[in-house]
Amino acid sequence: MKIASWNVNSIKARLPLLLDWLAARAPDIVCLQELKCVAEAFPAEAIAEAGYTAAVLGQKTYNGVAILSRLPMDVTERGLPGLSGEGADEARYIEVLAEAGGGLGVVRVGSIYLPNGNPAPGPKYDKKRAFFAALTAHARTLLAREEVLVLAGDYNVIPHPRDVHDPAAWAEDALFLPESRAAFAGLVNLGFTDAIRACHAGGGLYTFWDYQAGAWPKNRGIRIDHLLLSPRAADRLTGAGIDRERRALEKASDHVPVWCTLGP
DNA sequence: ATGTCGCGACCATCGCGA
Repeated sequence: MKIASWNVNSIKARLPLLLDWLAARAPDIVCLQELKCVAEAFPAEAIAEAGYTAAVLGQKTYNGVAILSRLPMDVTERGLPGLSGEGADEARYIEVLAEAGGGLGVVRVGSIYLPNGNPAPGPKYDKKRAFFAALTAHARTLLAREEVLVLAGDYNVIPHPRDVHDPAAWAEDALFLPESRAAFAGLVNLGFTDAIRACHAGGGLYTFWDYQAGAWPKNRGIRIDHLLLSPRAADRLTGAGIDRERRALEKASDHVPVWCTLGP
């Protein structure tokens, strides 16, 4: 089965490209981020016609996450458990249990839109820090269940210098600060596998290119969209990739889809 | 050197977030 994640930067603006991509790449489960719309306005009918049911946590103008599935699923969380204070009401986490069948059984999937955190330091970075703390605690709880688990989304963290075109240019950015990278590493080190890294070595693997300053034509990208696999999911990992060609299309999102495949 | 997009709002340019 194929599990993907895509920050679409407005579901309404991206619907034609989303439907085109679903038909072309046929993922079984898709984590979406930055819907920028309320649940009532989510284009559930068009997505149903493509063969997917949708679990949606919406928000007006900002944020918004969803999980699309061709398999039966139940929502297990709307919002990140344990998150309180500033930003706790933002739509940044939704989680489901999906029935994969075959040799895979039940799969738990979380769709994550982690706060950007800029400018750092400041209240926005504090929000990123708090989200990481709650996510790490929740992930620890989930790992104890020993399920096939995939936590996928826009983590807004560049894990390593090889994941950015120009590390020096990003040195002061909240996405690449040592504290941000340490928080991401701390989460991964609970026992997760970074699916893209497990399948591909080397640098130049990017998932985001800014709309500004010709970032795409100059290939000034960063890798911030990640699929984190529990040990039982990692045991089944058969492939992973980045649908980079989607960045070249008219009306493209600034992020491209990332995906992994799990065998039976 | 510069270069963007999407949303929503005092409705048509601007502030915000990214």
